[in-house]
Amino acid sequence: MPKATPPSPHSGRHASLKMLAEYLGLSPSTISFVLNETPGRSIPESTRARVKAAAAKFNYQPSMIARTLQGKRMRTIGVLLPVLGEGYHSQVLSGVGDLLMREGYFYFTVHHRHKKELISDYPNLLRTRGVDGILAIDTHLYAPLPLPAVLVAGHTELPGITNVVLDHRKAAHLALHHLYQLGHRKIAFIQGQPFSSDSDVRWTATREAAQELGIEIHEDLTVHLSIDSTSPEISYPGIRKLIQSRRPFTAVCCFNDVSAMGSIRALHEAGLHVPGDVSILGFDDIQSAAYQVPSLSTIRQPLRKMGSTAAEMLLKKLADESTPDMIQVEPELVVRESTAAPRGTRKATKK
Amino acid sequence: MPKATPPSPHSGRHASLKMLAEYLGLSPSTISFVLNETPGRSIPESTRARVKAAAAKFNYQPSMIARTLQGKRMRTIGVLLPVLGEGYHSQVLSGVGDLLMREGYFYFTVHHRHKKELISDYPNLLRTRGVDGILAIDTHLYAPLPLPAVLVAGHTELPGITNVVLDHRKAAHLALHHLYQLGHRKIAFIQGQPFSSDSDVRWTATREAAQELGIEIHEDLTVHLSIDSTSPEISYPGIRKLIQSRRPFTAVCCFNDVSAMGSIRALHEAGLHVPGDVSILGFDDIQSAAYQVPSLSTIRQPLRKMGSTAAEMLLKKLADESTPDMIQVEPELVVRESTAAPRGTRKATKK
DNA sequence: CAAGTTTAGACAAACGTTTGTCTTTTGTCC
DNA sequence: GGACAAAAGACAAACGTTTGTCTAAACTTG
Repeated sequence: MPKATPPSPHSGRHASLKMLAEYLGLSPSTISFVLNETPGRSIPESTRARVKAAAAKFNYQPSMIARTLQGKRMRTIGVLLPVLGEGYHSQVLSGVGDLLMREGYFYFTVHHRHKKELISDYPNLLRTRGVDGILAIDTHLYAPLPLPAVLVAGHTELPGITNVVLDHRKAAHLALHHLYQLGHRKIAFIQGQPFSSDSDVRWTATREAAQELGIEIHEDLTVHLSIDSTSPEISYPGIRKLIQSRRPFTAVCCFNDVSAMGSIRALHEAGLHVPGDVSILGFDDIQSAAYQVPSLSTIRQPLRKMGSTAAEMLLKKLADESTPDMIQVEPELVVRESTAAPRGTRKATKK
Repeated sequence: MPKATPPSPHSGRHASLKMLAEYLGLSPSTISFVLNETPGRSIPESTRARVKAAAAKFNYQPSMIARTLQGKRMRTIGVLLPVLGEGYHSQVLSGVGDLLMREGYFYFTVHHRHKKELISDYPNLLRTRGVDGILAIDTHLYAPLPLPAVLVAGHTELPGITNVVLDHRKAAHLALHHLYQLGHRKIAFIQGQPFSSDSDVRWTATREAAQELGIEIHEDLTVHLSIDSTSPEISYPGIRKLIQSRRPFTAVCCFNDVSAMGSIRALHEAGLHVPGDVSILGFDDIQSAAYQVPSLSTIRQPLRKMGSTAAEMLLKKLADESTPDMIQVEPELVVRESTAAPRGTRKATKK
C-alpha cells in the first residue's frame, strides 16, 4: 500500500544572500561583492574572510534564476533533436554533453519527432526557462531562432547560425570507391528517411559519386527508409523485399549502421552470407559497429567530435566571439569484415 | 575565414507583462490575472479579450524564471545518470523524456561517470537552476537530496525517495532456469561492474537462483566487468581470456546485452559457434538485440516503462500525492537464437 | 439619496540577485 | 585641528512575475 511521502526534508529553506546578510550583520550587496569578487569595491580582507566562511558554512549557492533576471547568463543550453535513441543522435549528444558539462554548462534535451509545431514552439519555451542558446541536431528548422544557435547536420541556411556538417561528397566517394575497387558493380542503396536532414545531401552526393565512377543506381535496387526509429527494423522489411524481388546485387550501401545491421539480419535469414554473397557497407561507425558479426565496414563520421565542436561554437557565440557559418568535418573509411570482393572476382569468372 | 556573427536578431526584446501593460493602458497585475485565469478577480469579458489579443499579438510567454522566484514550480526535472550512451541508460532516459515532455515538463540531463563528487554537487547546481525534482538512473547516492527524488535501479534507501527496480530474483531465476532446462550445467557468468548499481543485487540473486537449481558458480568461469563503457568492448577481453583458459563451459549468462554482443564477437573470433558451441544469454533486451546475428536470447527489462514510471512517480510527488517507496517491475524471458541445447544433449552423449 | 455593495482595476511588496549611488567612518596631510 | 580623500558598507532600484490590499467608480437597495 502506498505510504504517504513524509514531510519532505526540503522544507528547511536554502541559504540566500539575505539570510547570510542577516547572519553576518552586513547588507546583501556587500556579500554579493565579496562572493563575485566584484572589482572596484573596497572591502577589507577580514570581512571577506567572514563572508566566505559563512557562505561555506551554509553551503550558499547563488540562485542562477535570480541572476538571469538581472540579464546575466544562466549557463544553460537547449538541445533539440528528433528522438532519443541509439546510434547517431546518442553519440552526437554525448559529445555535446561532455563538452557542456566540462565547461560548467547544463543543458535541456528536447525531442520533437520531426513535428513542425514542436520544432517551432520548443525554442520559445526553452527561452522562458532561461536557456542562453540552442543546439539543434538533425533538425530541419523552419524559422529563425529566438536565441544564438548552432546546428549539427542542419542544412538550413539561416542568418547568424553555424552549421557543423560532414563532407558528404567525400563520404559518398569513399563509400562507392571502396565497393567499386572491390569489384562491385551491382550495388543496392538504402536511402535515408525524408525527414532525416542528411538524407537529401547524401543522396545527391551519392549520385554524383556514382556517376564519376560509372556506377549505375537502379531505382529497383534502392530501398527507401521511412520508419521513424533508431532500431535495425528500419531497413529489415525493405531488404527482405529486395531479396524476394530476385534482382541481383552484390553489395548494399547503407544510409547508416543501424540499417546495415537490419540488412545483415534480413540477408542472414534468407540464407545469404555477408560478405560472401553480399557486401554491406554501413555509415556512421556507431559504438557497436565493430562488434557485429560480421563486424561492419563503414564510413565513420566523427559523431562525438561533431557534437563537441558544435557545443564549442555555441559557447563562442555566447562569448560574442566570431564563428564561421559552416564547419565541415571529414569522413573516414573503416574497413572491417562486412565488405569483400564479390563472388567470382577471384576465382574463375562465372559466366 | 570566420565571419563575425552579425548583430543577432535577438536584440528585439521579448514581451513582458510590463510591456503589455503599457500597450494596453492596464497594470501588469491585471494582465497576469487574465492570462492565469486567477479566480476571485472580477474583470469584464471585454478587457479579457483585449488582453488575450495583445498577448497573442506579441507572442507573450511568461518567464518561468520570474515565476519560480514567486515560489512557483518551474516544471523542470534534473535527470542524473552515469553516462550518455547506448543501451540501458539510453532506453530508460527515452522513457523518462517521453513522459516528461508529454506532461509539459523539461529536463536537464547530467552525467557523472560515477564520480562521487559530481554526484554530490550536481543536485545542488540543478536546484540553483530551478529544477523541481530529481530523477536518478543507475546512480549510487551518498546523501539525501535537496529535492524530491525518484531512483531507477537505485538501491539506496533514503527517506522519502521512491525506487523503481526490477525483480532481480525472478530475473535470475528466469535466466538460470532457461539455461538449465536446455541442459546447460557448466555455465560461465559475467558479473556487472562494481559501480553499476544493479551489479550487487543481481549477483546475489543469481547465486541464490543457482543454488536453488543446483547450478555451480565457479570463480574460474566468472568474468568481472570493469571497463566503464557502454560498448561491447567491456566483455570482449574477459571472454577471450576465458576461452584461452580452456576451461569448458557451454553457456554464458551475461550481465547485459552489450556484454553479450562482446562475448559473441570474442567467441566468433575464436572459431566457436553461438549457439552451437556456446549459448549466450543477454540481459535488458535493448533495441538491437533482436537484430544481432545470432539474435539474442535475453532477459527483458521494461526499460522505457521503468523510465516513464519513474517520471510519473516524480510528478506525483511534486503534486504532493503519495507514492510508494518502491515499485518493482517484472522481467521477461525472450528466447531467440543465441541459446540452445548444448552439443551432445540431443545426439548420442559424448562420453 | 445616502449607505452599502459590487465591479474594475491600480498599487505595492515580495522572490534573490546585481549594480549604481549615497552615507558614514576612518585616516592623511598641511 | 580642519579639510579632504579613501575605505567600508548601506541603500535602493531593477529584472518579470504573483498576490494581498486598497481605491474609485458604478451599481443596488431601502
